[in-house]
Amino acid sequence: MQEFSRSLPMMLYRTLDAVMPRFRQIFSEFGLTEQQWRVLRVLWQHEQIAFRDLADLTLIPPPSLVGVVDRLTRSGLAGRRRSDTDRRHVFVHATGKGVALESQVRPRVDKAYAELRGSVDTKTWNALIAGLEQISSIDEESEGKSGHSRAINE
Amino acid sequence: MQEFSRSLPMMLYRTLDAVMPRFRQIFSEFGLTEQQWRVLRVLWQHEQIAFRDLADLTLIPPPSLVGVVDRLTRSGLAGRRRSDTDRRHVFVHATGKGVALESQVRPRVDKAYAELRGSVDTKTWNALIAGLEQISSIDEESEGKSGHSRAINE
DNA sequence: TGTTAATAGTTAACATATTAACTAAAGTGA
DNA sequence: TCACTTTAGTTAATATGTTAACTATTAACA
Repeated sequence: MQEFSRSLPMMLYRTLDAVMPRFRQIFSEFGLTEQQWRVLRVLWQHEQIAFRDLADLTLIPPPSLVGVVDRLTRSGLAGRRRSDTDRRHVFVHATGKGVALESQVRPRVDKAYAELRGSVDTKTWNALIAGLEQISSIDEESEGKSGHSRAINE
Repeated sequence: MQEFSRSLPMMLYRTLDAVMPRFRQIFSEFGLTEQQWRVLRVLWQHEQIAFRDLADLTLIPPPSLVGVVDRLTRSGLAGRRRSDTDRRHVFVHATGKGVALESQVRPRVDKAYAELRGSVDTKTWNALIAGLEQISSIDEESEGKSGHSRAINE
């Protein structure tokens, strides 16, 4: 049992369970879900971004992202635009309201993240990030699951 | 952007995205979902286990676990029993069919896990697990979110 | 140029996550 | 013993994850 409990997947899930609640608490104060935050977090740094690239950067699978963007649109925080050159492409962008939200939410989230970061010594933290980096890039090209290798800008 | 992409939560999600598909592939070959596997994985080591303890060990939130156990029951792999001493408690157990499944699935999963484990050097792996261990136990008692501290046996 | 293959986004079907509320059963104390 | 509180499991409402299929559009090519 110990073995299962300490397996990498279970440790990853357990860590997320320990870390995310504090952030979700903040998101909810602004009427945002975790995924909506992730989308906005990316939109704040791109005038507009292709749907697929947005999915890659947020790690939200396309089918789920459709709904997330729909709800952000209903909330007046984001919008869609069809590409003129290739009408298959859809570009997503933040509205004025969506952009304005950054100065309200970011400070809170950044602070919480800093506290989290501060609760662990630098050496352990760096080793952790390095380990995650290494494992997450193992089958970067072998599989084709979600290992997209497309351009990220425009 | 780099910053967000390399944040701890995003790295955790990215790692899970890289690691889990290979296991889900195996689960699906036996008609199991990831969560159903987790439940069975625990049931294989307990004659019976209290619902809440099962939720804790599988990291599946109780409301979700209700459905998972329901579906395992329909599949004839698990079952429920009401406690006689305290009728609020429900004990979950694996059926003969559920128990029999272990010898079919475990080898496949264990092999995949061994390959994953083997793809990273021991030092990096240990540092990774240690880091996850440390962070996941930060607010072990401060919060009361999902930080249950009940007995695990019976 | 008409046909076929590939892409981008979406829809569909089902399972799970998240949070709040709710029910039944014990436990507590006046 | 009765009202109040706590506990265990469940239900409800909404959002998301997962996989497959589907539509529109574009690219490739005989």
